[in-house]
Amino acid sequence: MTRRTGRRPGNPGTRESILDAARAAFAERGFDAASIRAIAGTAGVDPALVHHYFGSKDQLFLAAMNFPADPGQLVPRVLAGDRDGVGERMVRVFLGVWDSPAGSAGVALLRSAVSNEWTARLLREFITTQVLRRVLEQLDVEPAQLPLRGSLVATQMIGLAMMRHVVRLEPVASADPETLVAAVGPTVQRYLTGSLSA
Amino acid sequence: MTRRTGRRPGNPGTRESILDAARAAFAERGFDAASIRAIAGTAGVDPALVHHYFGSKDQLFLAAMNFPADPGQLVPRVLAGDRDGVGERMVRVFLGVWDSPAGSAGVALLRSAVSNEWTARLLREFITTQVLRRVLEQLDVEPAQLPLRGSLVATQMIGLAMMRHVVRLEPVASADPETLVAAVGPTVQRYLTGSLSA
DNA sequence: CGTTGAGTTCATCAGTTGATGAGTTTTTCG
DNA sequence: CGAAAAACTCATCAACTGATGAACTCAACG
Repeated sequence: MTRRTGRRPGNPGTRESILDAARAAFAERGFDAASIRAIAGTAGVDPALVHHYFGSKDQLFLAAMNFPADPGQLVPRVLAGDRDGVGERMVRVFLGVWDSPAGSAGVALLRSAVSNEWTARLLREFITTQVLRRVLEQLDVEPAQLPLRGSLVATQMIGLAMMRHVVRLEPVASADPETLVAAVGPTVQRYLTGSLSA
Repeated sequence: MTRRTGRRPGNPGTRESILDAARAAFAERGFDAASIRAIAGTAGVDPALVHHYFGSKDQLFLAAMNFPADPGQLVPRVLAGDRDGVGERMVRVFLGVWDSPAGSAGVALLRSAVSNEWTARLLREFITTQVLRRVLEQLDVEPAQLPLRGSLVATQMIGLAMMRHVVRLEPVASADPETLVAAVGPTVQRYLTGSLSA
């Protein structure tokens, strides 16, 4: 039935090199400031080819974010162990992701979410549905406190990522991961399982 | 000596309305995405007039940021009281500033710092020289730990501001200030004066 | 009045952006 | 080979950006 002639859609890697360049550009400059021309440039490709593959800048961004780190694998590592260590393990896994290649996608998402409403929505939904919900539903905290505890954790984690990878405030920007685990772990632990009132 | 003729430089408020519009625009969209045309539009003014008053977009930004909240007055309010309450007082004062008119300048600075290197430098220097240094030098902590403690505080405070005013993650975005003071205060207290190792 | 100078507007420039559509090259298969 | 389809390029559009400089308006002063 279907026509089966012509050049095979299988790519010699051009598509991937565009995605790499896009991730780097979005991470460095944010969604709005990153230009398709610059992305095509560092990928060694005509700008129109980017549109040919991805249609629009929005779709390119989504494809570039589509996700180098799988929360489904990460969350169990946070939960594996005693309940009192979940805070430290969360910070440790979190820092590991941001220091990995997947981190550039995170920086891109973070940078973009700040001046672009639809990427902010993306970040919000990723945080709530992919990360916080999964962790918190395994910790049998009182359900009414769940959203507050979750978003408090988010304030500390996003603040940490902002200072370490975006604003780059020293010494947090270059600190040894385990130093930060020891310092920030207890904070996350208290937000998750501790008392929140004075 | 000086010529003293012509229309008086005293303004019918046009300059201020431009600054107000600029603060709002920078807060809502960040430095790059905010356009002089849009600012002039909401101020009810010709775009060229903005250049006439402020020269360039950079100078307009600096003028708009120039500063609705004075750290010199705020820091004493954080320090006034017992050493064990400094964390809660810091969060309380911090939230107060962000919920005031001065907060829009803060949001503008924060939004802009993310996709613009020179505004990031501005934010960094403001955090370190105007806020953290002043607070920490009054708390006689061990000098070697001072930078780390300071930047840890910054991660939590900036993360809080990000989630509450930029990403607007609920319920932190709409939470009662005192709820956040009770929840986050102990974190800041520990970063300032507590133990940082496991 | 008439000059002065600040307040204000208009027209316009040069640069960059995302996007489009027609056209060319290259690979694969019958 | 020769047709088909994908990979890729070129020229170009319309929109928007920050910025400039000449011009017009109007209040204050001598």
